[in-house]
Formats: sequence, structure tokens, C-alpha cells
Amino acid sequence: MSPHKAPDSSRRSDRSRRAICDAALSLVGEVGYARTTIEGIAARAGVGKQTIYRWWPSKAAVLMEAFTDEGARRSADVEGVGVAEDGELGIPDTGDLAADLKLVLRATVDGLNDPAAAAPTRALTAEGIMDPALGAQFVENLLEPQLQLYVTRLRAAQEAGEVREDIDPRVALELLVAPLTHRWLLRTLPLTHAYADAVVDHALRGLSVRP
Amino acid sequence: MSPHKAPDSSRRSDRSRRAICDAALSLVGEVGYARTTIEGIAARAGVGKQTIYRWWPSKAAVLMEAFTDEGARRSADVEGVGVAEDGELGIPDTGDLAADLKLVLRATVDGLNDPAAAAPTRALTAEGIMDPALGAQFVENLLEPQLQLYVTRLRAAQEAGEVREDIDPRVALELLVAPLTHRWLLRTLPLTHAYADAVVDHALRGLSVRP
Amino acid sequence: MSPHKAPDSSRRSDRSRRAICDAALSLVGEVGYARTTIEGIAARAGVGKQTIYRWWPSKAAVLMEAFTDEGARRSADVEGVGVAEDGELGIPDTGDLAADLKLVLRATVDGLNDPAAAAPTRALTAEGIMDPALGAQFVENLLEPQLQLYVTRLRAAQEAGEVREDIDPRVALELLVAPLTHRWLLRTLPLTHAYADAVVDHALRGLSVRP
Amino acid sequence: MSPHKAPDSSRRSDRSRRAICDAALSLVGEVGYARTTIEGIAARAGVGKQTIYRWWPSKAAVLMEAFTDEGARRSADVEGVGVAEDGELGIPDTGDLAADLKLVLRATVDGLNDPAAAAPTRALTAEGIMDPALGAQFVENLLEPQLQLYVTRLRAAQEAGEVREDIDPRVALELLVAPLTHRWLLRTLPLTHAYADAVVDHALRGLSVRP
DNA sequence: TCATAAACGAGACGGTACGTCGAGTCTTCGG
DNA sequence: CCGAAGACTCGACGTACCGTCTCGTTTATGA
Repeated sequence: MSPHKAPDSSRRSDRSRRAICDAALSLVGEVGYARTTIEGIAARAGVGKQTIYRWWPSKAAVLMEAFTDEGARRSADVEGVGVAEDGELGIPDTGDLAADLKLVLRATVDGLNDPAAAAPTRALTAEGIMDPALGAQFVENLLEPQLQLYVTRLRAAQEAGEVREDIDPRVALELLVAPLTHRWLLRTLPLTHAYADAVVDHALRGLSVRP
Repeated sequence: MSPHKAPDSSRRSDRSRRAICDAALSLVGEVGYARTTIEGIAARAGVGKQTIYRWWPSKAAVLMEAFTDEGARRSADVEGVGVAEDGELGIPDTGDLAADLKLVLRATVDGLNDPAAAAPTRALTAEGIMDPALGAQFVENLLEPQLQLYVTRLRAAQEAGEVREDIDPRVALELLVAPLTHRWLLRTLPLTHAYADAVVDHALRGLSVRP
Repeated sequence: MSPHKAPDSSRRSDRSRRAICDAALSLVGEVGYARTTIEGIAARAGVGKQTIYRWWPSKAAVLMEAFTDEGARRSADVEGVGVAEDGELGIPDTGDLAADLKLVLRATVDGLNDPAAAAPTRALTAEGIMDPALGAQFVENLLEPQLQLYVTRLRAAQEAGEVREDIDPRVALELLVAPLTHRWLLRTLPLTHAYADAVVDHALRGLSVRP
Repeated sequence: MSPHKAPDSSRRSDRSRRAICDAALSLVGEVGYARTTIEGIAARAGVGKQTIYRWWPSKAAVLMEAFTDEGARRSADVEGVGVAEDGELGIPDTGDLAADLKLVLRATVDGLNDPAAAAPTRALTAEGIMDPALGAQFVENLLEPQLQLYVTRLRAAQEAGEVREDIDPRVALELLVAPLTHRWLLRTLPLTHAYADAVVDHALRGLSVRP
């Protein structure tokens, strides 16, 4: 069915896989995404080009996996802690939804404003915009898990009577998150803590005057 | 000061400029952004490559100008009409903000869901995400004028007493527009009329229960 | 040490090498040396440009090798004949040096006067004049072997008592050959059989009156 | 007859002409012939490219004229001296042909061995080898006048009884000059005073044993 | 325990496009 | 109204990477 026989993944060299991911990450950090090449990754990893082409369809896919890996490794480092200590591991629930959201969104703002950390994510996002398959992977592996945390927190708020029952948490979350993403990706206006607060306030209280 | 002396733009051939923009637009339409090359544009335009490199720094910049030009030409075509006939020329004001926004956002959804029309915009957006200079141009020339229409409409609603006085129209607009952009760019979930309506309803009424 | 690592010549594709040489020779024959380009050679040979740049430093070097190759192939064709049948394979020795030299130099005149055959040699010679490295290769591979034949014949004439003992064969040979080369390259005056004869006569008998 | 109307040479700006020649000579001296370009000459001369194309067919032709000019200027500088003081202004006649020729040819050797002085001549010669029209100009303007000096001297030697009557001075001169040119252009072996002497001796006395 | 088949490193290959250079032509403007 | 200035089309340059394709060389079972 497939024009080429699939490689036997049980024989795959994990040493090469890791070296490739590491090389990809470091190169993106050093020269940026656009000037990172498959040849460069292979050279830095001490690997034949074919070993990359055998297992990944594109440079972006390599980076995708490198990112996912890195995330998994970081998660593993804190496994068993039992308590979320930052936005990545759950949104706090102090009973004050506005405060909790502001805390998390301010942290998000800080993360997005760090140029070194965010540049590769930005590149990967842009690539995912053009390449649907890659974009789907990006959303599934990196974005959606984050967004689900908002769903969870918003449902809790509904049960606590803080949020109206007729609210769709999935839509609500996008009201909160999309504006930050918008400013981050398109650079229309500065992305600040004040903006994060304003988004939360506007979203929670609504635009309309009270009926 | 500059490493290369700037060309004298008063001597610029407008015939070449237009041919290049036309060729760029048609090529992007035919083969997509990624497979459009500077050489291809030059060949189709019957122009030397150097004439492109003399005036534009990148393929994306050519397309940027081609888009802006096209927009300007379309605007010129309807000049003097006096009445906005679609969302690009102003948001209607029937006195019912929710209805007006739904109308416009549904039209936006339709535009974004048209693959042929939206693909080049998507590519240009992605390119602007990676290249700040280009992104700034994109925002200034194409995006911001659209967003200002929302500001205008929201201010009118404030004056009409439909929208609370303590709302910042700039933030409010992003609450409405960013979620659509988010789904369009990241393809997290389908972009439908129902979603546009839900965004408007959630944004206007707010998430919180009434105090 | 070297700015670029040398390619591994054991992996070199001989098929490509031959195709490139053949293409180069045929192109020079068809359009002349100046209008032969590396791109043209690559295209005609069905080869990537890089494959030429990997192994040769210049267009002239390609032709140099093509010429040498062709010479080697022609020599191989007549191997085992045992008897020289033309000037390229040795200067005849009939005991009459003047007659032998006239024979050979007349043949040389004919070769140099054939425009099709001599044009590439002329181009290569001119290129070698400007580029010392190439010139050295030209002399070593193509010219010097020819000149040695004269040394051999002149030594035989010395042993036979035809030529004075105090003559340096290397200088003598240049007295015979350089005038023809001079007229051929610089086109001062026509290059004829009569001229070849005159050169031999003048050189053998000397300019001075008898003491 | 000509496809383009010939420019009116009476209107020609001599200031431009000189500036172009000067620029050409200085550029060839600084960066070599191959890397001297028409654009470079025009820029250095403060002249439009068209002003060069109007009056010369090629880079080589510009240099040709520049050289001729320079030669004429140098000759003018010593006009009226009445006595030739070097090979360029006539071959001395002391009554000893061998000595006179050695003197001149040694001076020629020195000139040809000076890399700075000879490089442009070498380039022009090479160009003349490939381009017959240019070569004819080179021979007529620069080479032939030099060679005629040898004819003159050799005829004097014939009249003085030093040289045999049946010698053709034109052939004889080539016996003397061509070997030096040969070594100079093709770099087969070093070009030394000893070689110049050997050429004179071999040519005057001949190769054959006395009958 | 070894043979054997796969993945591996290395890198040459045919290609495409890059961005630059210069050729020679054409146009504009200033003295 | 000539000529400087330089923008134009064109073609080739030499480079960078692409993705494919051999080459030997590990390596890791399964016969």
C-alpha cells in the first residue's frame, strides 16, 4: 500500500533520536528556526541525513517532537509533587475566579514576552498555520492540554455558582486566551499584565449594560 | 551609512511594479505561497530578478504590497458609493449591537472558511509572525483598519447606552475578534456561524453570574 | 587547513565525470569557448552544477581534463602499433633532419590552421596565459610531451653528427616551434608550409655568414 | 549600413576619453584584468556606462586604446632626443650584431619578468588570442612597430656582411623573438638572460654542423 | 554463536532557488 | 542636446539545502 516499506521502529536508535532532538533545539535557539536546516541538525547530531528523513517528514516535525519531548521531560522532573505549582500544571482554585485567571494569564504574558523562550514556539506556531498536519500535531500535543485546564477551572466555577450555567466553557476559555494569543502572534499592541487583567474583567463582566 | 546605496525611487518603473504584483498574486493563487518563488514571479512578470530585489527585501514583502495594492484598487472601485455595503466598509448600526456584530462576524467566518481566498492571507499572516518588520506592515496596512471599524461601532454603542462606559473598546474588540482568529489560525475547532454567535453572546453578557 | 573539506574521490561517479567532459567538449565545439557556461555543461550532461563545482575549480579546468582525457583515449586507440605514424607519436628519423622537421612542422601548420580543431586549443591556451595554475597543467599535460619529441629527435641528430655538440636541444626546439606558435597565437602573418620550411632552414643554417 | 547611427566623433569629449583610459589602466593595475569591469571603469572615471559603450566595443578595446595612448605619451616625452636610448626606440648598432641583440633581448626579458608591468600586457595578449579583431589591433599598434626595429637592424647587418644575404629578416626576427614570447606566455621554463643569450647564439650560428 | 538484515554515519548525486554581479540597452534629467 | 546617472532585462555566477541514493559499518537479534 505504502510506496516504501516502513522502517522497523523497534530497531530505532534512541541515541540518535535524542541527539537529533537536542541538536534541533539548540540550533533553533542559536540561529533561529528559519536558518535551522536538516543538514545542520544532522551535522550537529553526528547523524546521517537519512536517519532524519527516515523518521520525520520535515524539519518542523523534528522540532515538534523535540518540544513534546522537552515538555515531557520537564513534567517528569516534577512528577509526584501532587500539587500544581504553576499554570502548566493546573489553574489554582482559590474560590475567586477573576483572581485565579489573572494570576495564570499574567504568568502566560510573562512567558510569551520572554523572547528567547517564545521564539521557537512562535516559529512552530507559524509553521503549523501553513502546514495543517503539523498544526494538528501542535494543537493536540502542546496547545489542547493547556486549554483543557481552563475548561476544568471554568466548570468548577460553574459548580461554585460563580459562572453562569449557560456558558460554554470552551467558548469562554477562548474569550480569555485568544486575545493574548492575538497580541502575541500579531504584535498589534503590547502584551502586559494590565492587558491580561482587562481581558479577565471584560470577559467576566461582559460588555453590555445590565438589562 | 547603509551598506548599499538606496535606489532612486523617482526613476522607478511603475509598469514593472504592477507586473510584479500581479504575477505574485496570480502565482500564489495557482501554486500556493510556499511554492511561489522570486524567480517565478520575475519570470511571469517578464522582469529581471534584480528589479524585485532592488525594491523589496523578500517574497513576503512583495505579496504584502500586492495585497495592499489590490485592496486599494477595490476600495477605489466603490468610492463615492456613500453607504457601506459590507463589513469591509464599516459595521452596520441598526441599534442592536448583538445583531450587528453577529452579522459581521458571520461574514468574517465565511471569508475565513473560503480556502482559496484565505490561503494567501494565512500565509502572509504566518510570515508576519516570524518576521516582525513584515508583521508590522501587515498589521498597519491590512489588519488595523479593519479593527478600527469595531472601535467605531463600539463607541457608538457606548453613546447609545448599550455598552457600559467603563469598557475599553480596544479590549472589547479583541474579545470578539481574537477567538475567531484563534480558531482560524490554529484550527483547534471548526469555525462556524454558531461559534460567531456564541462569541458575541458570551462577550456581551459576560461569564459571571449577575451580582 | 583548507577552507573546505575535500570531497571523497573514491565515491566519485565516473558516469558523471565522463558526461561532463563530453558535454564540455561538444559545447565548446558548438558555441565556442566563451559562450560555453558551467550551467550549460551541467544541463547538457544531465548533472547538478554542484557536481562540477565539487570536482573542478573552473570551466577551463573542466576543459583541460576533457582534452587530456580525449588525448588519452585517442592514444589508447592506437596502442600497440609499434610505429609512429604521425607527429604526435614521435618525429620520424630518416637521417635527414631538415626533411624530418619540415614534415612535422608542416603537419603542425595544417593542424593549427584547421579552425574547428584549433579553436578550443587556442581558447585553452589563452586561458592558461591568464591563469598560471591552469597554464601549468596545460603545459605539463599537453604541451611538454610534444616538445620532448623534439628533444629526442635533436639528440639523435647530435649523435649522428648532423647537429653541433654545443647545441642545447631544449633551446633548439624552441627556435623551431616558437615561431609557429607565435604566428598562430598572435596572427602576425600567415602560417604556411613555406614558413615552416623557412624556419627550419634558417634555424639549421643560422643567420651569420660563415666565419 | 550600420544598425545604429555612428556617433559624431567631432563632438566627443576628450576629457571623458582620458578619464576612461586612466581609470581603466589604474583598475587593471589594482585588481587585475579579469576583475576590471566596464561598470567599474565608468564609476572610477565618473562617466556613464553609455559613454564607454558609445565609443568602444569591449573592455579589451578600452584597454587597447589606453595602452596605445600611454605608449604615445611616453614616446612624446622623449621626442627630439635624436638618439635611441633603449630597445623601444631602436636597436643599437655597434657593428656587433650578437652583442646588440643580446642587449635588447636581455632588456626584453627584464620587462617581461616584471610582474606588475607585464600583467596587463599578458591579459591583453590573451584577449587578442581569442578575439581576432582585438588581436589585429594589438599586433598593429603595439607589436609590429617593435618587430620592425628588428627588421631594420637585421637589414643593416646584411649590408654590413654580418648576416647572410639569403636570410629573410622577417623570419630571422621571429627566430629571435618568438622563443622569448613562448616562454613568457606559456611559462614552460624560466625566462633568463642566459636564455636570451643562448637564443641569439643558436640563431646566429645555426644548429647544423658546418658542411 | 554467529549470519544476516536492518539501521546507521557519511556524503555524492540531480535538482531548485537563492541572492549577486555584470553586460549591454533604454530612459530621465541637468548643465 | 550631450552626457551623467542609473533603472531596466537578461543570463550566469557560485552557494545552500533539498530529498534520494549508494556506500561501507555497526548492531542486535533469531536460526
